[in-house]
Amino acid sequence: MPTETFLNLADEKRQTFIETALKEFADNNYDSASINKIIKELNIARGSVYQYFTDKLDLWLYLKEYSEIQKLRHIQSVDRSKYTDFWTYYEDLFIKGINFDIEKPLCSRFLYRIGYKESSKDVAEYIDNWKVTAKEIFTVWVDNEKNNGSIKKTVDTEIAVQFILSMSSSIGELVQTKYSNAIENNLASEKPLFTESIEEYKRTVKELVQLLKNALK
Amino acid sequence: MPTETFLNLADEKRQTFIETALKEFADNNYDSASINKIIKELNIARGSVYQYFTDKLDLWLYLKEYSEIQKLRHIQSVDRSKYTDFWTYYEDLFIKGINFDIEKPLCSRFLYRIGYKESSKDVAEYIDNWKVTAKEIFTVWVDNEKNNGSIKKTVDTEIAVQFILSMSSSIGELVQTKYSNAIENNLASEKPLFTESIEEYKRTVKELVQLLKNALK
Amino acid sequence: MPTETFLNLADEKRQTFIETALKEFADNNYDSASINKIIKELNIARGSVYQYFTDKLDLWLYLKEYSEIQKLRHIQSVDRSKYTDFWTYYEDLFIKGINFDIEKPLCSRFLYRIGYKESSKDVAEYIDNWKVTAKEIFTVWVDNEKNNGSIKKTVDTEIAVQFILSMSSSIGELVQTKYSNAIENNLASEKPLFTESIEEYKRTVKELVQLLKNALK
Amino acid sequence: MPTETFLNLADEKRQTFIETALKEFADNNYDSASINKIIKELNIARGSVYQYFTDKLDLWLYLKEYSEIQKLRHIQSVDRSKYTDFWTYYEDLFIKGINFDIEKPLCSRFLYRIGYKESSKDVAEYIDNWKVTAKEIFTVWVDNEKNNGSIKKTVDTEIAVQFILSMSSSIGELVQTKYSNAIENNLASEKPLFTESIEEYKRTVKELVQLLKNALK
DNA sequence: CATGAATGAGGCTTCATTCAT
DNA sequence: TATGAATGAAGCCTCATTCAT
Repeated sequence: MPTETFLNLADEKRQTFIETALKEFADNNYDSASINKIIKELNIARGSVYQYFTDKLDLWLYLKEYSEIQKLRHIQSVDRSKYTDFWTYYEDLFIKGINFDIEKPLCSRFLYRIGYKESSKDVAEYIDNWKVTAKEIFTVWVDNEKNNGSIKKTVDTEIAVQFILSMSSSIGELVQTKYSNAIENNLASEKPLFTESIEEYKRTVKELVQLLKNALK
Repeated sequence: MPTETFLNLADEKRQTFIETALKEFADNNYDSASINKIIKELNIARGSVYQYFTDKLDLWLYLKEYSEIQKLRHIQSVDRSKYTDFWTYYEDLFIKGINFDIEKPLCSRFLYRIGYKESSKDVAEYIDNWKVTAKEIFTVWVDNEKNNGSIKKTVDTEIAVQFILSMSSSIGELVQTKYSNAIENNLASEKPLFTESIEEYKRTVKELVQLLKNALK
Repeated sequence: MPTETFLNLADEKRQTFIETALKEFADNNYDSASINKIIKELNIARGSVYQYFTDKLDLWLYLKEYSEIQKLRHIQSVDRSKYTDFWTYYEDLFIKGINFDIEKPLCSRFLYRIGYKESSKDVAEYIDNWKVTAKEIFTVWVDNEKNNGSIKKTVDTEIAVQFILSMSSSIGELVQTKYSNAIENNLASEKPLFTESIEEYKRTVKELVQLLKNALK
Repeated sequence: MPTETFLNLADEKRQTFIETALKEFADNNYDSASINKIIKELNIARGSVYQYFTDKLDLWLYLKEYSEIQKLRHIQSVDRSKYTDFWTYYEDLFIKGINFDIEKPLCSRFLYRIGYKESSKDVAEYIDNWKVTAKEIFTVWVDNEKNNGSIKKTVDTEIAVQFILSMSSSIGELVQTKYSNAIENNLASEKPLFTESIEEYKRTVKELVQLLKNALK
């Protein structure tokens, strides 16, 4: 976790540091990400990084926690108890996710990498397998829905869960790839970053969830 | 692509080389994979690698092509023209995929990494194309099925394709993770590598495809 | 030498600083000793060190002088003029040395390092002089004793001096190693630090001096 | 231990490497010795060192073994069984030691550092406490001599051993410091390296041993 | 054709010291 | 006077690649 030195940094400087480091770690595997590149980009001294963090791993862990907090802020506004229907809840989670991706694209890409692409041994132990957790949550829920009748009883629970997990990953990836491209294109063409496409993505998500629903009904 | 020197190598030597290199690249990102380690493992001269291949990238590209060819050999036995029903064809593709994973686990893991985990800039331009290709193939096919009536016309083609792609990824990952574990466990416990679990995986695949079918029908 | 700032420090703070710095320099070579670690241990500002001392060397020199003064305070209670016999005087010096080692173990260990283990070029010019000084003192004294008859005249003075110096070093080392272990063991076992072993050491010193006497008589 | 690469090096190159590395490690503590300085002195590439040795420790261990072998070659010509008198044997060991110091001054200084000055934690476990071994050997021998009558029975064996050990250290140090200076002076003044002083040292050693004998008789 | 020594860029990290606040 | 952020040199080590033999 960062030193006091880092936390005491002027807000702007600290933020610039975070963004630059996030970009490096979002674009590269843990092993390939280079502290050298970060300091060159930031134009700061080599030693500064080590006044902020004890080492590369410490920096990575901080960025992970930072990103997860950012994501939580977006996600937690979706209050499960307000939904009578799981599917709508599930759908809204993704739509919030899209907002997160739009507003904090670096965090989003970094977390995406951690969740799907990271394979360095140095961080392996810190990649808490969200898939395992998600599986447990979904299993409970699928059983529920079977009783409700919104999922038919002949479907094997484990397989249904696997099915839903697939879709979840997939929707995440969809946003990451398609959407990042869109943002980059818009950036390049100096158009406003977020155009009508958000609506398009929301529609896509809804239809995919609808298919999921069909499949299991 | 490899030099003649490499192709003229004694079969066994060439094969050992391939396996060792594959293992290194299957276990590590392109950047992290180390030619150093390969030559130490093989106990060959440093220079040999550069007499077989022009550089690291060249070696990687060869391994990629080699693995793809191995995979094709397994897959192409599934002859589309023999199937009246696409879903059955699709299902059989995955079942063949499982066989491939069992018989050529290094190739399989290497290709899996390329498809899902690789992110080095050095190889960026050589990967990811399969999703584009697959998309094109599935688009043609979804339109077909819509005419056949096995996919309902109200579903947006692009979304249906996305849906199928998700499931395809997912099934691939399923085999990689669950199955690799099984293999490793069996290895460790000195049991025969492939046990009854194959049948279990086949069943899982079939059910997942069935769900896909339901969703789109 | 330290700045006024340092000397004006509250007694306790100054003392804590000295002890912590002493510990670092007693445990590590000059080069390996780290100001970093000292300030972390003390929880003080990096800059403070440089407001107390001009640089690392200055700090080291101060600690050296400080330790030497501490040692002198112990040693000078042994008043040469009160002894008619040099050997008894010599013996008592060591016995006082043991007291010093017990009461100021950090100073003692630091001085021991300086005398026997230090080899950094940065401090080379400040050490080793004690052997030269000691040699001069012993030379005068050996000549004296030759006249007294307590050292036989056929012994080469230089060699006799060398012989006495050896024994001096050796007794010092004896205390450092054997005694430090005892202290540490006692610390670990929560026994009182100084047990009957002091008497044992005194006895050892006396016997060694006796041998010295025999040798030269 | 060194790689084949190192062992296959041209004799002269390998020897130059050893000498340069020995000099660095003889002049500096393990921590302070710098591979950087070695490669600059040798004008070789940074990476070469790591083709010869796995790391700094590996290099140090090799130099240690190398030096010990060199020393053994000198020492083992002194065959204990040919001596009826231990003191003569003991004396000759030191005289051989002087020869070693003259012929392999770097090895000698390096071993001296290991034996007396080294305090890095990285190598602590490899500094086999020769003092412990020596103590055991001397204890056996002192008991013997007591029976022979060449050491009087009233002397405490442990103390006698301590006494002899001191002298052993001391003679070693004597050679190291006095002699090194002489060599360096001679080097500087382009005189022949080894002058009449050898005889002087031999005489010194003999007289010191004589004192030792007196002390214990 | 195989060998394996040489290369040097680049990686992470530690450190003593400076200096603006 | 105290603070603590900034600095950059130097340390060890790994790597892909080259090239003389």
